[in-house]
Amino acid sequence: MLGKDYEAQDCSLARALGVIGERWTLLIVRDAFYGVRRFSDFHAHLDIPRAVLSDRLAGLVEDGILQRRPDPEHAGRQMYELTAAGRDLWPALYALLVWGDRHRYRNSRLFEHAVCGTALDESGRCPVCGLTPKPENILTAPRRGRGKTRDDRVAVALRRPHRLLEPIGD
Amino acid sequence: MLGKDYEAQDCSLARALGVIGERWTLLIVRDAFYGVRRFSDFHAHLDIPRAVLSDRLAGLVEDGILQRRPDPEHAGRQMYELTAAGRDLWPALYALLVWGDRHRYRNSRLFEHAVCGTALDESGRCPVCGLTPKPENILTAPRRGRGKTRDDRVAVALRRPHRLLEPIGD
DNA sequence: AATCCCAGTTCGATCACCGAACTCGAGGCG
DNA sequence: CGCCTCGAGTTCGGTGATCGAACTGGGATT
Repeated sequence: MLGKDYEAQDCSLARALGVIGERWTLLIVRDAFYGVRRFSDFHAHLDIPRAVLSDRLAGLVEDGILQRRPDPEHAGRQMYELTAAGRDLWPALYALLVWGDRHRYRNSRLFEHAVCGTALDESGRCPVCGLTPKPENILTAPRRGRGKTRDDRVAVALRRPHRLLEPIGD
Repeated sequence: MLGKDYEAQDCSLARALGVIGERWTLLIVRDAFYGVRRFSDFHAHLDIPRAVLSDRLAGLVEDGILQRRPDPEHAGRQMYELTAAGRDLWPALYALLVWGDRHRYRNSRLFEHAVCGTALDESGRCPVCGLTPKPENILTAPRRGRGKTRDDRVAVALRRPHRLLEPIGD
């Protein structure tokens, strides 16, 4: 990133914000957890200007949150996938999502432990198993009675239950 | 806020980012947890332009994260304090701080359960008691061997252990 | 060869952020 | 009282970020 790095702050929160603190960045990371991997899918699902998306993806790659590599099945296409450091953002992302759900706007999706089907609690733990599942063991499904606010490829794919990090269609 | 509200996203994370997603905002909230209450202290500790600080404080008040009220002991002075909704941001803030500590920059402060003196784990729980203390029961102290990177009033006050939310001196 | 799709880049206009200077009211001091 | 300082902002001109729309270029499809 550039200039966004709160240099004068001797604080790991400030450094984290230097990475994910810019507009759109955390929503891109959210979509990556939902399985979005392609430029056009991020663009369609987020309504973000192309130039900004391009800039953010490059920044996230440079900062080691996403990894960019060519799609082996479609020449010329690129894929962006979360690195281990990127996947470690899940607790922070989930905590913000929970805060928003409680104080702003009921979220349209639920998150449950894929192993037992129990909804996660506010700290991201499965109240039945007592475990805090990793993203790949979390299933997300739309809350019932909240239909079709969007119609892009990603929104449609997410109408049925979906494991985090599992690539979206095609 | 204005324009920053990701309207097209049917997602509580996007709504949360509409509140705390602008530059500086989460650092202001962090300082509020540290006990900062006055305009001049935020300004001195954050190196933020006055106009931006003024704008952010007004936004946080409007969004119900901070409460603004006159200081009864000093006529003309204002105080900004976290509301209940603002205090609920602690888990999200701590999760980001932990991520930054692990992946970017070792944090200069430690956080422990005030009751038993045990350092909190990565999810904000006390590993001895098994509890997740609220901010008012968390003690923060500088990590040893990390001295005086700043000399403003707030940085000096935080050189000794300090309970979250407890107002900073006078 | 013409068309389509994907993954970007380029462009001019608008908006946000910046530091520095200014304002205004409440005390303090001689 | 007149002058000074401090806290809490507002105003201002310049710079950088973000915006939507248009353009580019490579690969597959027809």
